[in-house]
Amino acid sequence: MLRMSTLLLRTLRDDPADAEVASHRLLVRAGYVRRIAAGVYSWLPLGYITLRNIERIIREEMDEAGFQEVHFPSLLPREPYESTNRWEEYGPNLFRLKDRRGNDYLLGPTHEEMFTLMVKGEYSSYKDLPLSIYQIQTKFRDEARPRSGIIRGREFVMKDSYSFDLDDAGLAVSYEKHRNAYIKTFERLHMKYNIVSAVSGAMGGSRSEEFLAPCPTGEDTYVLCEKCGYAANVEAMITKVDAYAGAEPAAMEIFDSPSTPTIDSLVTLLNEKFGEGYQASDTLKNVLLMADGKAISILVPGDREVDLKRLEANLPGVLELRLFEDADFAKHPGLVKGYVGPQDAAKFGITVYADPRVVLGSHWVTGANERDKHVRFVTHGRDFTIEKFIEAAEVRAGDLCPNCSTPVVIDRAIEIGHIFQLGRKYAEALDLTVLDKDGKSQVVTMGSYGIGVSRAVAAIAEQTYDELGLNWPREVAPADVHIVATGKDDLPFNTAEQLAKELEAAGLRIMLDDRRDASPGVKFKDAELIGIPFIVIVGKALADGKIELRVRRTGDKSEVLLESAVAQIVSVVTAN
RNA sequence: CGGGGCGUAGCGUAGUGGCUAGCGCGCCUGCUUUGGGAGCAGGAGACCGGGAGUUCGAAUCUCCCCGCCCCGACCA
Repeated sequence: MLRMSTLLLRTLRDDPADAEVASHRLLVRAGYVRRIAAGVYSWLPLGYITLRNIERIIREEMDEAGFQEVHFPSLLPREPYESTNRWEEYGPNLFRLKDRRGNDYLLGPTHEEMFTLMVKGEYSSYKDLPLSIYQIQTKFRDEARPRSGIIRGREFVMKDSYSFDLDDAGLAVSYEKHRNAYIKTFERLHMKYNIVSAVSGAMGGSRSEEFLAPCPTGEDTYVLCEKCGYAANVEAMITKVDAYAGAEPAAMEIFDSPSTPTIDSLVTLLNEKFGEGYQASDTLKNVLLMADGKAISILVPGDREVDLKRLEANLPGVLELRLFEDADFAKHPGLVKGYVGPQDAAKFGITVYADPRVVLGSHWVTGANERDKHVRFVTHGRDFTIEKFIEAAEVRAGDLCPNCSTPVVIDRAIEIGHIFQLGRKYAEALDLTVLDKDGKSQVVTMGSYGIGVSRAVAAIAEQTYDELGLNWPREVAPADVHIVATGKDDLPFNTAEQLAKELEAAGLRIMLDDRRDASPGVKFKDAELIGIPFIVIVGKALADGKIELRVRRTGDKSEVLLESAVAQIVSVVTAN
């Protein structure tokens, strides 16, 4: 039983000055966490109970799915991370340190290497697979900008699992099992979430999905179709296009277009010159970039920008991507800044990619590769060709859902889980192989699955808080029932004490406000701020032999006869 | 890492060159009070983020450093 009279807790009446987002503000005010450094937090009793409740739910669901829990140190030697090249690759986000002998160590930002090595150390036969193992562990990442309290910390608790399979079909099964376990877990946590397609990117692998908890303070933006439920990371959004249905375009026609380096100025000129209701989307923008030292051009309709993150996610294997600079133009004398067109790209040695909207057979107004000249009726397939289509144009609210053509919305969310098919990258780097049926050595294929545990505390707070304070789902809350005793004599306190014992015996977790020196107002405010889902008040109504039961979430209040209180409370609470 | 803001007691804050750094919450003592953050009286708690400088005199001005928050870049 938790007792307010002795609990290490001091609620704050004012919002802390350094907390902006609601979850951070309330978790500090309600005495759950305290900031120690940027992105580093201590957990007070209430907070730690809540965190452990979430851990327990996750653990139960992982065990239920047949995954085995293991545990690795946070303090790790350099070598394993050397063989996968991540000692370097992880860059400044890695906390590095030295022991007294000067040997390099790191604080684990993620544990792919250790999991892989653990399996390598024990297993060597296909008969041992499939295997899924997980841990709940503190991770360390020296983020450039920790933010939003415990939503993005530099030290945080994460559940990470890895699956090990002989082949892709097995990986698909393990992936699906994790996906289902995650669905069950987040349902139990009472979270609202969307499963969103993501781009697996440089990590390789074929499938990747994120569990995103919609929330205005979230730092991820994603695309959602409210009609069919299609959800995708902005990077993974698929552009819906129709085949070109117009007439065969006229031959290319070059025209003078002095001082029209921008799309706007070009559209104005087009309408003056040809009067045909030209729009920015009729022009073709040629965005020039350097990809690992190679010049590439991305063709997008003139009303769209190139989204560099999206481009990068869809250009696997490219390490350095940047926009053309003046020096790059100098190296490609055929290219005239502001007047570039794809017609001569092959001649200039430029690889051309195009947004899917630049469909085969469509015609465009674009640069003539001559100063002050543009050209119209430039037709894809006839006048230029591309290397391939690429999803690189910015995504906007109102773009069409690839499944059902409904305009999509763009929403914000907190990433609470991520599952993806890792493939063989780590198994290859660390030489994790097993012998198959035929006695041949096979590289194992892996999946990687994460849940942000400490982040979930904040995400749940964000999705449930109200103007009175925190407002937890029952399983997550630090207790089921918060009993408040008010009054000046012993009767309500003794009654509350007795009630607390009986409810506890009935299996409920109880917080008892047994403070004699606090006024009723203070106790009510504290109870609401702390956010335990049921509040029982033992006070004034005792005169009629009753207690009051309140439901924090709905604000419902009802009076219950003391004799039947235990049964009533248990039934209301467990029905929830 | 770029841009912006802030650093005064546990928390929230006032104080822009001049008395002993002020107030509210919280904390301690006593009395009163007990259904919506009670009242009165008394009290403890601050090297004003750190260092250097300017000045007769610095929380206040200057320089350097550190820390924190927000926007952006970044984020297996």
